[in-house]
Amino acid sequence: MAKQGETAERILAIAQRMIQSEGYNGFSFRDIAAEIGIKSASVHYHYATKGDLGAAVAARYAARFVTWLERIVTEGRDARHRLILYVGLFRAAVVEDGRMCLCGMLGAESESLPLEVLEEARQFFTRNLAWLGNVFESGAADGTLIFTGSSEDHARLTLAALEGAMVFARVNGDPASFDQIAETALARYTR
Amino acid sequence: MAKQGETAERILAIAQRMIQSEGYNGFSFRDIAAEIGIKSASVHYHYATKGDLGAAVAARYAARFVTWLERIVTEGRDARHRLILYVGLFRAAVVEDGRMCLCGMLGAESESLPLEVLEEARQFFTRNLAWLGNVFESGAADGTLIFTGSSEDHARLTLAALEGAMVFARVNGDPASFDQIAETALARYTR
DNA sequence: GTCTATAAGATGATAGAC
DNA sequence: GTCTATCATCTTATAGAC
Repeated sequence: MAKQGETAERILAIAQRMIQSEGYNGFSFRDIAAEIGIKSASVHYHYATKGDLGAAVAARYAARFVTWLERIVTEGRDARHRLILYVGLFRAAVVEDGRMCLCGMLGAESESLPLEVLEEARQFFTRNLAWLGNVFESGAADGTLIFTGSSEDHARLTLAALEGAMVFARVNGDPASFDQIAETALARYTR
Repeated sequence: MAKQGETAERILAIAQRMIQSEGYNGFSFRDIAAEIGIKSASVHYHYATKGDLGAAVAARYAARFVTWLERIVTEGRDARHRLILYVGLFRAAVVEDGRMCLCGMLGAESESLPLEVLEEARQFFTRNLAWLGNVFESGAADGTLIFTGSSEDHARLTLAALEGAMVFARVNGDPASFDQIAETALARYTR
């Protein structure tokens, strides 16, 4: 969590975008270098191996996500409102930028990932499910989210639907289908 | 749809498994050749380019899926039963073999795919959503599936949840989470 | 149908100069 | 921090012999 240099930061941002667009196996150090206007050897100076870079990207993504989650806890009026804001995090990636969730992409590619990258993706899901589980639990308590069964189960179902919805939106080049799925998923919890 | 030679068939099967495991960008003609015990030039004899091979794999997968869907229509006692059998198709891939849905993987990788491959993945989703939409429609009619909103919306939501559930199961190496998500999703449709 | 041989380029990574 | 140079290897793909 130390402060990052200017170039190291740009590398992370570009690598993240490329993984979200083409997948972990779909980008190279040369691609990144070309976009910045440096050579691939310079990228290796900042991140020794591709596994190191991938793990750093995933860790940064997960950490930022945690920050956003904390903000939602502050801003969300009630559990239902928090859930809506949560959906907005995913919506931003796919609808505004046409990208997958970074960890959804990495999750699909699990088997071809270096272990250190996979481990970061795992933590993303673990943390998100814990947070979402709390939202459903407080939703059951404050009456803004109606469901039967455990809050953990509905946290899983909701996150799975969001990840799947991003795949849909991309394969059809139709961001609106993400919104449609998200709305149908949320509608089930009111009334 | 002409009859395939022995080797051509093996190539398709191996390529499919590799795409489901490592992704389209995670396998090479050499990988396939090595597993069969031939040279990569021989793979090129059967499928001139990687795009050709990828499109053939996706087309075969989608065609087989259609066959399975037809069988479900025959075997399914009612709409709810058909939906349960449908979930079983996805379950088989992830729980028994630890693989992604082929088209879920391709959908995530959309942006780095040759157009002919993407097009086949698209058709898979289109056909599945049409079929699932019919299931929900008849479920509303025969009373075995209870929901508010359109059958198309619930078809989308269900398929999205299944695709997402496969990502979960793989990232955690925990097939049981697929079952948990699928059950939670189905439970919502029986009152 | 499969092979050898080969091309032409990409890839992850390193050594050492500036 | 960035460069040049280089490496060994992999990748998709083709030509032509068997």
